[in-house]
Amino acid sequence: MKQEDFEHLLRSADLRVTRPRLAVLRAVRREPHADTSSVLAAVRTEEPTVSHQAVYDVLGALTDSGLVRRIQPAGSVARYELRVGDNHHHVVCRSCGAVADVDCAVGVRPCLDASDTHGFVIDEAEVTYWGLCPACSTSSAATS
Amino acid sequence: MKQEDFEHLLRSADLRVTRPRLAVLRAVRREPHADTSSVLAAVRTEEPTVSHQAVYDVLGALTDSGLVRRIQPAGSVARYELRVGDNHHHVVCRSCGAVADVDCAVGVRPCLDASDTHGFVIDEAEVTYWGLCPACSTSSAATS
DNA sequence: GAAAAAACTTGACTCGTTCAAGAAAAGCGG
DNA sequence: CCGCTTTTCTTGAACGAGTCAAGTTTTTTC
Repeated sequence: MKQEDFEHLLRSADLRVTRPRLAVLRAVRREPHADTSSVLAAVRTEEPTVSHQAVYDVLGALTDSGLVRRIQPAGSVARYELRVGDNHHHVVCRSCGAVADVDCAVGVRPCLDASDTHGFVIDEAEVTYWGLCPACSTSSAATS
Repeated sequence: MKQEDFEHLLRSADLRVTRPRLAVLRAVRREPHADTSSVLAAVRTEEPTVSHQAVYDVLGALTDSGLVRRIQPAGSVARYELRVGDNHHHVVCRSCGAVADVDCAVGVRPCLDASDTHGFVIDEAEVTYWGLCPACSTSSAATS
């Protein structure tokens, strides 16, 4: 995906094309599941004058228009990823907080049929797997 | 469940029985999915002198020992519930943040078989349904 | 190119949560 | 039942992700 594609992506979402927004999109592509401060740091490597507030605004705008996806596992700050619209899920390490993508084996829309929704109108089922990442599972096994 | 049961519950988890802990357990039973400040307020109706830090400590200890379950949907503060060990899930209102319990129709351990876990050792699959609660879905339909 | 609208910078601020030190209470052995 | 040890609680300060607000700059449109 080239520079131009991000421009089109922004325009198709009725968002103005600005240097901070392009830099944020590149940063999120470069570092999937990065948190806000990581995005800010990554953005500043190419656009040193971008404010932290701009990054918050941009990530909010991109999330609202569906260009990026915000995930926020319990105990973690907000993280962002470019991969949207494919209904994938995440596995989170209880020890170090690392996040990886997971495609659910059950199907495209896992568990979307809840048994009793108490009258809620459901539009998404989000699955978060909890466990230990390869590094943490081996190190904790060694200490026990 | 009586007062005595909470005492046994605490002792069986190797936790000392204290007035704040019993009050927190009663508060969480009274108000499922209450956040920390609601728990604090509920606790203080019966134990006015309990500090906010004590509530944080108690909720942390109870969560660590598995007596209560902490849930933290994206964009929400931490919430707590007594119902543990039955693998139920939650539906969260995007508009007002209301939470309700949901039993997944797929089975007891939904989606626990992820296709590719990248070497993670998974011990739990947490499902969060997103949508609109009855009140918010009717009011937003009226405004459109 | 000028005007209007949207986006960005700067800097202060909120609020849930955590940290730290000392006081109080629970549980254990005598 | 009483003192000792450990855990828990109180008090009060601090931290940090995220938000708010005012004014300036940039993008877009005509």
